Amino acid sequence: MGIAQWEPLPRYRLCDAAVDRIRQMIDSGQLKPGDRLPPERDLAERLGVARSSIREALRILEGMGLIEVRPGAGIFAREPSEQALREAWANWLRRQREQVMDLLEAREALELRAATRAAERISLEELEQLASLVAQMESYVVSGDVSGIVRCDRAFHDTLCRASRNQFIATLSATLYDALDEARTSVFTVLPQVRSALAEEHRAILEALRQRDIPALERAITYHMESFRKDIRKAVEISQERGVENG
Amino acid sequence: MGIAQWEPLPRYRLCDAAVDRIRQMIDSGQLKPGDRLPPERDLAERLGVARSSIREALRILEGMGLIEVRPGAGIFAREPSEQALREAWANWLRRQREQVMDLLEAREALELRAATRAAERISLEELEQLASLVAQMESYVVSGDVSGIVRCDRAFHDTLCRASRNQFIATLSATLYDALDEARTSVFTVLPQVRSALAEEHRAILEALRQRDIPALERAITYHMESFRKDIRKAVEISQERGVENG
DNA sequence: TGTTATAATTGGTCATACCAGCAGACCAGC
DNA sequence: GCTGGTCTGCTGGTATGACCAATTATAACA
Repeated sequence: MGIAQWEPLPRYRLCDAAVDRIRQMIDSGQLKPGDRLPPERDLAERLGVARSSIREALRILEGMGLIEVRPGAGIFAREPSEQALREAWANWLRRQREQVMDLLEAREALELRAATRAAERISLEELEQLASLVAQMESYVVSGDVSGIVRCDRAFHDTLCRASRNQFIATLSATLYDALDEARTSVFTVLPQVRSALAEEHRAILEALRQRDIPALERAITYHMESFRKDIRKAVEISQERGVENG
Repeated sequence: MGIAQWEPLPRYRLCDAAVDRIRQMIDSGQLKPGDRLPPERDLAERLGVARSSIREALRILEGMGLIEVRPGAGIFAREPSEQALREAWANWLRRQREQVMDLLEAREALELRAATRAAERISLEELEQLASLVAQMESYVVSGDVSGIVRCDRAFHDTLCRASRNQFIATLSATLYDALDEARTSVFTVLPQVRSALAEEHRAILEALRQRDIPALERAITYHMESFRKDIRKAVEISQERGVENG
C-alpha cells in the first residue's frame, strides 16, 4: 500500500467532465461522424453548466480532433482523421529537430516494410498512378518546378504506403514525411542536382514494384533513403560554409 | 496553379491566435519548462483579448501538453513529454481497434531496425540488464505473477530500443507498445501457456544480441512478433467462442 | 523562532450582452 | 428555370463583470 495513495485528489473541472461526457457519446456511437451536436447554449443547459465551460470543453475536443466547429453552422462530430495525430507528432518533433537522422532511420524501416507489403498487394491502378507520378516528376525536373517535384514526391510515397494496405504504416510514414519537410526543402534549394536523381530513384522503386522483385525493391528504397541522408549532410555542410562566409 | 487556391479562407479565432503566440514563446525558448506564465487576467490584458478567449487558448495548450495549470498557483510551461503523443495515439486507436495487426506490423518493422542497431551499439551494462530482466521474467513465470511478467516484457523492449541509440525509434516503439496493451492483457489472460514461451523468445533475442549475430537476431524478433500475432488471433477466437457460449 | 490567523492572488464558474457569419425562405429579374 | 438579392432566425465568437474556492504570501501572535 504505498505511495501512490497520497497523490493529490483529482480535481475535475466542469469542462473536463463535459469532455468526458461528449467523448463517451462519440465512442459509444451515439454520435457518428458528421452528426451535428446541439448548439453550445443547449449543451450548456442540458449538462447544467455555463456556456463558457462548454466552450472550453469544445476547444479540448477540437484539439483531440473529435469535433469540428463551424461558426454560424454548428458543431459536428468529425470523421476520424490523422490530423490530430500529425499535430501531436509535429509538436513533439518541434523540440527534437537535431534528430533528423534518427527520424529518417525510422522512416526507412517503415517504408521498407510498406514497400514489401505493397509489392504483394498493389493494384494495377496504383501502379499506373505511381508511373504517372514519376513521369510528372520528370517533367517538373525539366521545367525546374520545385514545388511540383515536392508534390510528386509526397504523392508517390503516399500512394506507395497506402498500397501496403496497412493504414498505420501509411499514417505514420506520412507523419514522418511531414516532419522531414524542412530538411527536404533545404536539400532541394541548396542542391539542385538531386532533383533528377530523385526522379531516377523513384523510377527504380516503381520498376521493382512492377516486377514484384522484393530484393530489388529493398535495394531501391534503401538507396533512396541513403542518398537523402547524404544529401541532407551535404546541404547542412554547405549552408554552414555559407554561414561562415557571411558571418 | 491550380486547385488549391480555392480552399476556404482561414478563419482565425482570437484563442487560436493566443495559442500561436504562447506556443511561439515556448518554442523560441523565452518560456522554459517550469517557468510560470502570467496569470490569466494579465495575459488577457497584455494580448488585448478577453479572459474567456485566453482560457480557451489555455485549454488547447493544455491538450497539446505544453502547459500545466495549477488552480490557485498559476500556469506553468511543461517539460516536453510524450504524454500528448500517447494520448493522441490512444484516441486514434480507440476507433481503429480492428487494426491491431497493422499496428503490430509497424512495430515489428521498427523493433527489427532498433534491434539491429542495438546489436552494433549496445553496452555491456545494457546486456546485463537485459539478462537480468529475462531471468526475472522466468522467475515470474514460475510464480505465475502476470503483472511482473508484463513489467519485465515492457522493460526488455524499452531497454532494447534505447540501446539502438535512436531516441525517436525508442519513443515510437514505446508508444506502439502502449497501444497494444489491451491485446497483450487479453493474451496473457486467455492463454496462460504463452508466458513461458515469451520468456524463451526474450532469451533467444538476448543471445543473438550477445553474439552480435544479426541474422539470428532478425529471426528471433520476427519469430517473437509472429507468435504474438498468432496468440492474439487465438485469444480473439477463444473470447469470441466464450461470447457465443454466454450470449 | 515557529505557528497561526489573515489578506491577496489565482484559476474555475456563471450570467449577460452584443457582434458577425451561416442557413433557409422568399422574392424580383433575366 | 435559374440567378442573384434580401430578410430573418440561429449559431458560434467575444467581451465584461461578478463571485467562489483553493493556494500562496503576509502579518500577527505565542
